[in-house]
Amino acid sequence: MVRHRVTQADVAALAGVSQPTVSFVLNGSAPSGVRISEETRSRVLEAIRITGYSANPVAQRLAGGRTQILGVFTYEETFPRGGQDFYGGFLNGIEHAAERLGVDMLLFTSARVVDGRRRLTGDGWPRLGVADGCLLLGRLEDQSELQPLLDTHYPFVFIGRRRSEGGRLPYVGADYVAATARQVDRAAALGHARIGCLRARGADQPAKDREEGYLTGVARHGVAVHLLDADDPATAARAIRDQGITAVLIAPEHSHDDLADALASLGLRVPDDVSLLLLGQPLHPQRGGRTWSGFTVPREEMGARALVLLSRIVADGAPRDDRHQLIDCPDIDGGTLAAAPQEGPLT
Amino acid sequence: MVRHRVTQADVAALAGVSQPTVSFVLNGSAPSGVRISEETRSRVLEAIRITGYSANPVAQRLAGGRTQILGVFTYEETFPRGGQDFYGGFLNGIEHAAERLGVDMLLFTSARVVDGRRRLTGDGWPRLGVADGCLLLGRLEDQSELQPLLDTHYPFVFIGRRRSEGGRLPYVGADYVAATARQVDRAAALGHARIGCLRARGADQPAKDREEGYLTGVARHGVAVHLLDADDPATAARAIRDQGITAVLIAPEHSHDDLADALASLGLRVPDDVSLLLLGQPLHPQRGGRTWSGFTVPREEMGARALVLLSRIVADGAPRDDRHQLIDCPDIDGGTLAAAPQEGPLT
DNA sequence: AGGGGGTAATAATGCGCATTATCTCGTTGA
DNA sequence: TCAACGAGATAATGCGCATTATTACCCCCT
Repeated sequence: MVRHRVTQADVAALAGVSQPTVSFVLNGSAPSGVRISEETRSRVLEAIRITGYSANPVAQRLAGGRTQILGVFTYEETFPRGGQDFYGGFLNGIEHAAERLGVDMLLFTSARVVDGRRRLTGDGWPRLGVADGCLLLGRLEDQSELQPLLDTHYPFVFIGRRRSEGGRLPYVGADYVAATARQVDRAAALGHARIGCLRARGADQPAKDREEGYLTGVARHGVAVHLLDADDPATAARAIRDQGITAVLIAPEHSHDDLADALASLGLRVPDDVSLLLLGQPLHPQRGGRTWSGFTVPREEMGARALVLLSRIVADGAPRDDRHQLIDCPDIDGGTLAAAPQEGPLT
Repeated sequence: MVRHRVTQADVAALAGVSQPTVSFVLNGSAPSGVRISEETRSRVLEAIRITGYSANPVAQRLAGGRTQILGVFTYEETFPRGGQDFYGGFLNGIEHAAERLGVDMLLFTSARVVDGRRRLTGDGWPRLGVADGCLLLGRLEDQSELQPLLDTHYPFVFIGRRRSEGGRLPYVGADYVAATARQVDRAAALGHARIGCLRARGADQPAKDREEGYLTGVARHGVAVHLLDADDPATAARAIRDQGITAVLIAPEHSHDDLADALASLGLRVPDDVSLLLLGQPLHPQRGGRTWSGFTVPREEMGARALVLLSRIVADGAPRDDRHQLIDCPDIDGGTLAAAPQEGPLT
């Protein structure tokens, strides 16, 4: 027996009114000034209760309404393969926020993968329409992909700071600039005078922000700039030794374990000779039980805040001020930061 | 400028045909024997190419078609909170399968939570309609919740064996029976004669399956049954000592680390005096670097297989034989299984 | 020439809901 | 007493697509 779903028409019939009346009752009347008497309203509500009616989101959406579905689009693969779990934290936060908001989450896993990354354009993008709005995660390379979204005023929010498009792109990002500068503070406070930064090769926003934060920090303390560009740990370790650096900020793209090993093979101990500070949770799996100093990226909170922002944008457009949110990255007190070696400050 | 989305009507206009013709071309004609000439077909395809048309899944669904969206419903919370990541493995597998199948994943995070678990019934269930079908994960307590799905022939697949409803429920499960029996084999092969099983309190299917597997195993080797029901590790450890058990199968609900500690405090070493075999990956976080012997639950594969099965059920109903899939659980060669102590077999 | 039969396409309709335009009626003012 | 008015509800319509019913047309045969 295939039961027919309960529709507004069914409810209307039971209440002895028309289908639009039911719709009006549910939506608190339309902008065109339709009014429903209290008596009719309660009859309809009673009929809804009896029938157990609830709206069909598909039909709602087709008729221009909301589905209560928010989408998540990741430019890279969503779930961890080979141990690297880049999105996990974000998704946790998003999921919890979705629960609280009472919305469903749509993961756009169908988007065609071209050159190793997903595309919004092509036949991928019309599928976004199922959701009321969408979160965008990952490194977007091609700004033009956003054009359809901007043209149609499709609501979206980036996770991760986005400075392009004249500040029109809503985002929830981590404040890498402040957090990185703060790591310089920490090192300086412990007497370090030669503070290096092993930066990432990339030119994406987080990389730029970290570099900016580092430069801000060293300027604040009047210490020299030691930007390290080494591709392999051994080279980096040599540079650290040769330049007499005692504290190193490490971009998460690098393997800090390998660097520690390379330093060890040069006879440099961590943290006795060299302090290491991680600029965000490592992408590479942790080796050994050592806790690393530095800061952590508040991924869950970012995800949650982004979804909340998105839902507000969907609902009422959210004020411009709220459309750009930077979240602080908490420091981690680990075992790789120590006071500067005596030779350093004294020499 | 709010651009109008490209619809079939637009394509039709460009190709000089009617909207249904476009629909027919896209779907390879309807069952009612409508035919499209090769020439018209190519004109339409060309128009589709030019306009960049792609179907609106919402409209497709409303018109009784498919959305290419598959849902995931979890009875418990989906994402890890407090370190316990129960669904992670499944979701990874599901996600990879979704990518391969070219479908999107809808996570039903909106379902009202009652008594700590989500409900399909109530206003949650109509939302399923957005998806073509749905995976069900977790411990379902109330069979009656399934009734609407069964009534409407809504396609769904359980992850985890389900034996109720007269075998009508499609599932992809792990073969706990065989895997558990095999652990008994492993212990017996190493000379263990007193093989215990620290079972879970619950009466859910996995718990039953593990017990059945254990009983099968001990029967096969003609050794005695030692079912342990202890609630706390200390009690369990005492029972193991008192009964002279040399190998213990441990249900994943128990904390194996705590049990090892309790055994140690009784002077029993693992694996020298007592071998421990885990019946599935532990829910509790691993402590220390020790690798545990036992078997692992192939969560990723289960998730992937379940999604593939679901998509086949959606597409063509899938043969009955395929609707019940049991996947083997690979053994783990860890450090907690060793030959039986000399006293055991010799006494 | 007229009908049978097959092919190729269009017209019409519905999915469930939101929304605008329209209608009905009881009430009020002149 | 009659028109104007407004509250309260309905009719009508469209969203984009799938699908059935129907039409238009051409070829062949008697």
